[in-house]
Amino acid sequence: MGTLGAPQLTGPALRPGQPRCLDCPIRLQAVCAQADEGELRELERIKRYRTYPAGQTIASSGDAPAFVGSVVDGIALISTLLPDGRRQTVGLLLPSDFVGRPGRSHIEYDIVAATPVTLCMFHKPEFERLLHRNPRIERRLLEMTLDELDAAREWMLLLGRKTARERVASLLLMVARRNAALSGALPYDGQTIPLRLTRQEIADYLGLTVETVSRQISALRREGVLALHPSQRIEVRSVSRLTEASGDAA
Amino acid sequence: MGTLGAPQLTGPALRPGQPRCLDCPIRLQAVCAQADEGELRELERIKRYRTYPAGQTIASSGDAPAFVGSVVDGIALISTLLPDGRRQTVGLLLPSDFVGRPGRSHIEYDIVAATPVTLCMFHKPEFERLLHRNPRIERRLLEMTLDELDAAREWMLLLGRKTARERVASLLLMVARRNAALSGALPYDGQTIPLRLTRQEIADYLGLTVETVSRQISALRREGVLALHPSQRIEVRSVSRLTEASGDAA
DNA sequence: CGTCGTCTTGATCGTCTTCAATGTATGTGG
DNA sequence: CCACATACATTGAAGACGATCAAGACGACG
Repeated sequence: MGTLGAPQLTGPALRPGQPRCLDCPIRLQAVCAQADEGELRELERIKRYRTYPAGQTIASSGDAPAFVGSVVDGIALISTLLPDGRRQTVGLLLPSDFVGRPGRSHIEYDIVAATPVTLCMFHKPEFERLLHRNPRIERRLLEMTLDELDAAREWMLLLGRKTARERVASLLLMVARRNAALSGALPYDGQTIPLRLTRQEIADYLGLTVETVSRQISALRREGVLALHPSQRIEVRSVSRLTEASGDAA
Repeated sequence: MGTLGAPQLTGPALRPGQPRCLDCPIRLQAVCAQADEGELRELERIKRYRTYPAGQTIASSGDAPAFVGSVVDGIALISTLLPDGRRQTVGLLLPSDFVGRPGRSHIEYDIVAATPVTLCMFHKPEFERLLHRNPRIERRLLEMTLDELDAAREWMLLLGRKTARERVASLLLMVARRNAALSGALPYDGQTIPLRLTRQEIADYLGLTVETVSRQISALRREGVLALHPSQRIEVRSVSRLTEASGDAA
């Protein structure tokens, strides 16, 4: 089910509607960031766009996906399960993040669209051949993997040592930071972040229960650190107090 | 302090005592695993051995190490701190693991020898040049980084969702597995693992306190799953019961 | 307007932490 | 060789934090 790149792609190659790489919103952050004109042409030739509605499984643990790709828009969750059903989300996939493992046939995690997701996908064997011919892209992939490793380790600190309050504050801060960074800014008081995740999804990422997440968000709201607006939008009223609550401050 | 590859190396190049790559115990697992004869000669030329006594800092957060390398013998811990002193270990470095980040100047973690550690080190700029010339080694490094990422995510599941008992059992199983794998075997009943870590070091890796670790190990001993022998050696009396206790079983 | 899913809030319970004391191993100087 | 110091490990008792169980509120949508 939901195999990355099963038969039903969004259409034939290079539909007129398919954006060109030079116009791509994630052009400067994604795996193709350092590609030169020739490499970009190669990528352009083998890429396909595909969209997934919120809730849809993009790939399941045990699958052997035929495609790899980049998140162009939306949020996907990488998660894993214990046999008795306890779930832990081990990574967020935000725009520009890479999906898939060149050199590996099977995946060990579930990847699920949390919001509508658009992927820019490459047929895996073709992409791997391209990697061999273009060390610059391979190096970019190593760099991105090292970033992911750092993110995973930061989250190990959160999961192993932070309190519930600190976890919630840390997540909001991380999303605020990444959102602000899209326009080259730092998080600021009054910034409003569209956190398009359910309480359950937040809980699974923070190693908590929905009830605890809800209580901690309520507490931060009562204290005036946050304000809650319709449709899951959260306003950060005080970045400094949120930072303090995250445990990362001095 | 403790900068990887500070002036005091163990001696001049290619001392007679320095093992040859072909005799190296980690030859088939390390970053040089797929190196051919020529690449091996290059590595041989730029490598230096260095040993660290137990407890010594190999590199500190914020350092810009001049060397990268492989663990030949011993155990080192990668850890990070919260400002108030809570510590979380985010990775174990066992023989064949790679230390350092090609392409990154600074490191974000503390790396400390938990036992006497021997590193096979390469001057970083030289190693990076070598990577550029030898895509096979670079690909091996990507592969090892992906393995590390998987290990980190497995640990996120442990830290986010497992009970104290499951965490302790999982750690012992992981070490037993890795130890057995050195001789190409699977863990077996009666296998004895020299877990040369203090209770504090175990606790920091599992996101627990020393007391809880001690209690859980005692419980597993009382139940006959483990037997404790002098000098921190732990005998696994029942792999299946330890697996069951780890939460990973069906 | 009613239904369903999600979110919030409350009350109770259990696990792990904290604080404290005791036990054990190793090494040192008298 | 033994008394003692030091570091690490174990065990116990009390307390705190988050989980669990349960009920109600809110919002989207037919």
